Amino acid sequence: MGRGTASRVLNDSPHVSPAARDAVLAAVAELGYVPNRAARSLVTRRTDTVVLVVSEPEERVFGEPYFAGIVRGIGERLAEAGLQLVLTMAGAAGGHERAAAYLTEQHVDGVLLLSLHAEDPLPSLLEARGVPTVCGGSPATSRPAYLVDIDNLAGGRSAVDHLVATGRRRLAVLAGPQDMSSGRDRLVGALDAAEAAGIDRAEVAVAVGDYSEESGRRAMAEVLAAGPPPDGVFAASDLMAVGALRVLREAGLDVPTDVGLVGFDDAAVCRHTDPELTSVRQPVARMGRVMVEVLLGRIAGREVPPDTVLQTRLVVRGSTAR
Amino acid sequence: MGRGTASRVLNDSPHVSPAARDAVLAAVAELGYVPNRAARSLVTRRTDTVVLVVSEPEERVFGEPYFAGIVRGIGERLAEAGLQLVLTMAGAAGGHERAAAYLTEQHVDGVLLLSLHAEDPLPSLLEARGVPTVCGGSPATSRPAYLVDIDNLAGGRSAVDHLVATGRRRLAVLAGPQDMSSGRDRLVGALDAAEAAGIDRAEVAVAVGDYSEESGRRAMAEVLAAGPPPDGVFAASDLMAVGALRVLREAGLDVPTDVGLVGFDDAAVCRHTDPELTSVRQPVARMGRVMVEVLLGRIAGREVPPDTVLQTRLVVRGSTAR
DNA sequence: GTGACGGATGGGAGCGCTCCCACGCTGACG
DNA sequence: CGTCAGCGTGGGAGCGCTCCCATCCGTCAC
Repeated sequence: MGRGTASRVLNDSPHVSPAARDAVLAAVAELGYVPNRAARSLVTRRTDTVVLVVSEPEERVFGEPYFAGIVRGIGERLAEAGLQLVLTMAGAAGGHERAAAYLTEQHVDGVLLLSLHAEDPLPSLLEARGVPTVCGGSPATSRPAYLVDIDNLAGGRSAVDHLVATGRRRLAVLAGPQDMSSGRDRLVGALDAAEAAGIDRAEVAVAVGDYSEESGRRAMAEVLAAGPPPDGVFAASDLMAVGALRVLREAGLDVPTDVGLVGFDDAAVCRHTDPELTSVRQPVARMGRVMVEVLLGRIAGREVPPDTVLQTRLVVRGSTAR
Repeated sequence: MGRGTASRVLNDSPHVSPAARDAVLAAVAELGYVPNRAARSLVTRRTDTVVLVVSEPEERVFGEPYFAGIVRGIGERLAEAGLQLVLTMAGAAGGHERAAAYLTEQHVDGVLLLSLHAEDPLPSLLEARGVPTVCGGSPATSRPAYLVDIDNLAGGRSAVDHLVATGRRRLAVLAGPQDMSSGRDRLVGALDAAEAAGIDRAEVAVAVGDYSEESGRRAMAEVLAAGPPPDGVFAASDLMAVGALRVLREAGLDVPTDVGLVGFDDAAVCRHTDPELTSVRQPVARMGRVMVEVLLGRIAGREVPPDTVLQTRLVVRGSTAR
């Protein structure tokens, strides 16, 4: 029995007689044979491996529910396709160089990029190297070639629309990082909605954070220190909203009576706060799946849509009750 | 210039003249040459890649601060050694089979196993295949060949010692999963300490959870439903303590006045609760580093200690104040 | 009975790299 | 001046696999 036949069986290609197939499988079982992936990759030029690069430090990645959702979606879809996921956190110093080196050494079929900040060299570097790449979310200043994102503009709008609809007029926005389109768009959407409701953009108090709970606390404190307390607050992430909730309470303001509070993500934490948190749900798991879908298309050389935008949905809970 | 010389330069082996080295490096820079890792692996039989398998679903891994700490330690130490980390979550259905297949296909130099439950076939399978493996924590029933763990027995003891020292006598333990040694030992340690303080083991209320916040709520509710409320509660994880805190408050019991509460992990969340949470600190990042250290030793064929036990330290905060 | 056809099979070639051997050159020593 | 040691270098061999071509055998039509 030649190597050719064995190879055919293991890659279940046609034109193999049942007898030969059985013989090969029996031999494989008996010898505990496991094909050498390096050798296979060397000739097929594929690795059946996809890497996810998150440009944040480990603490952030593991602390924020947003990432868990995305990774789940990615992992599920990749498993269906029979591919392995390599997770890399390139937040720390030197992480980027190491990631770039790894990625270009031709042992991944494609790359998923998450949480891109401004001036990240990775997308263009990878494109230049010919590694198929799909981004989840984009930096504020540039637009990656293949992008899956949620409609942050509409999400921000829906949050403020709701605050206004429940009678709030003195608004504050605790914005996310302004070097990411998600941070910027949520803010812009919120301001658009305020304006549409007849509120001057300049009258909306804005403080910038980085999506973390700690930054939410800081931003909320900043807003309270700067002027009269708002009666409606939109935080760009649930974690920031949780931080804000604490600061508001410490300042003697009741949520939702004195202040309506809206978060973003619709993470599990929303149901654990008191009151429960109204939030803009983003379909994180689906976003992960779609990213993989687009990437698989690119790897296969198929024509794929360069941009995919997923919609958000407002989930109303106690923190904005009237 | 022959391939041999080029190879020598790229692997910076000695016996290369400076002139040849410069020439090679110049050529590399000019051509944008990147060595093919598959080809290298094929001949060296090394991949410079280590995989971390966490036997939990994604949600858990990303939700629990414990994992973030371990991964940080692992990532740091691995980066120092110039190795890549592949993160695999094998919690979902079929995850184990896929992981096992991947791991045995000879593209990882070693495996780190985390959160092993009883009857996990992975450790013995990998040993049989000759893949160097190091476990972080062990299942309740078996003992992996190479193990890095924290002293859960002493940790559980220190928690109850402290409760007793602050005058609590009616104790409850919200235990972790009993198919893991960490869950079992923390409970046993706690009961040992109770007994040492003259409290009958049988009088300590015990409810079992799985380290999650939700399970902490359930376990606390179970204890409250079963008899008179305790005045001292030891939860096997901080997340469980947070859940318990909520249930205690809803039951009209004040922490720390009516009930003293101790968690385990000393996660960031301890400082975010009200009152702040007394907790048993476990050196998670260091545990990650040590796991890598042992694994690197095994990969290099060095003699390494089969067992390493790291000590815990009680951090006292408001939740046990008197 | 013979020729043509098609599916199954065996094996050569080669993927890109490292390993190692052999060779050439230089410098020191007899 | 010849010889030998030793560093640098070039290139053959081979890692384990897939691809593809040539071959073989069984089948069917004429």
